[in-house]
Amino acid sequence: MKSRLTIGKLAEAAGVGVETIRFYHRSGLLPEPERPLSGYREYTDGDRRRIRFIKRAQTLGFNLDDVAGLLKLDGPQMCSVTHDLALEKLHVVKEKIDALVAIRDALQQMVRQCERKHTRGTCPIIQSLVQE
Amino acid sequence: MKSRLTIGKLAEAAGVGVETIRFYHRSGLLPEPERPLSGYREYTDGDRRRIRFIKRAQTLGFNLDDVAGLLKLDGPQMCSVTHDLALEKLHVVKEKIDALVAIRDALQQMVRQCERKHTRGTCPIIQSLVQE
DNA sequence: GTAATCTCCGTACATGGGTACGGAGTCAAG
DNA sequence: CTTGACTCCGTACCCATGTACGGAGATTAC
Repeated sequence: MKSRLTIGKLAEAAGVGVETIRFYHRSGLLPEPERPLSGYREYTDGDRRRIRFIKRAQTLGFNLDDVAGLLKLDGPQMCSVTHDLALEKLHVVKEKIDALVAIRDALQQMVRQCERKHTRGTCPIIQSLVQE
Repeated sequence: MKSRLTIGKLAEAAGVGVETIRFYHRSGLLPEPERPLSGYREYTDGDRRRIRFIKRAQTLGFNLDDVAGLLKLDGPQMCSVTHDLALEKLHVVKEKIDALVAIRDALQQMVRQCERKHTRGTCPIIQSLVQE
């Protein structure tokens, strides 16, 4: 599907605002497309996929700098050249998971404690945050 | 321990910056203390514990608005509110973990693929993020 | 053909969570 | 008593990630 998109159509298709797309151009995350007629930017479905990628990666806790790095991992000669970068990303992801698992366990314990014995004057969750 | 603390001592004891404490005053997270002599604020250990509470809650994914809410809820009947808030955070954290685990696996697979063979083509994680 | 909508551009503003600045007053060590 | 460190205050600024504004020109729908 080689649909030609104006910026508004692209924004709608990708689920972002028009201004966000312009912002991504300014930030170098999305290349400026051709402007054949009238100076209006003309996008392709690849641009839509690129924006979806950015948004997906963002929900995983990558910031836009990270995303720029991930986007450079793509391309034909990724293997030996960017292998180290990929490993580094893997390490970052693992650390994020560890941190989140610790948070999850702490929250889970607090919630369970709260459910078992919430009879006394103060909430166990508050108590656990207050101690030390 | 009735130690009287100046703002600098409190900041050090609580592991934050002086400006952060003033910021918490402005934000209503920490009440203004007495100023008996010379106009300098005089803090107690309770203030230190309150700041530790804020910082600990932040690491669990609560933002300062959440924390303000938590600080107001210290009563038996309010425990359910706290509980619900914690449960909601727990849910968000679990979702983030699931997403990151998927990414970790994809990255791991990509790295292994890179190491096994000098393959070309687009990176699997890009593909997995881009799908749809 | 006219009106509504879209796009262009640069720039300014928004938000969360702080940080930094600067001049004046105060406290504590030597 | 002097010197240096601390505190006061208001205000401005920082970063990341967008959002909004506003006037001029292009396109599309009826």
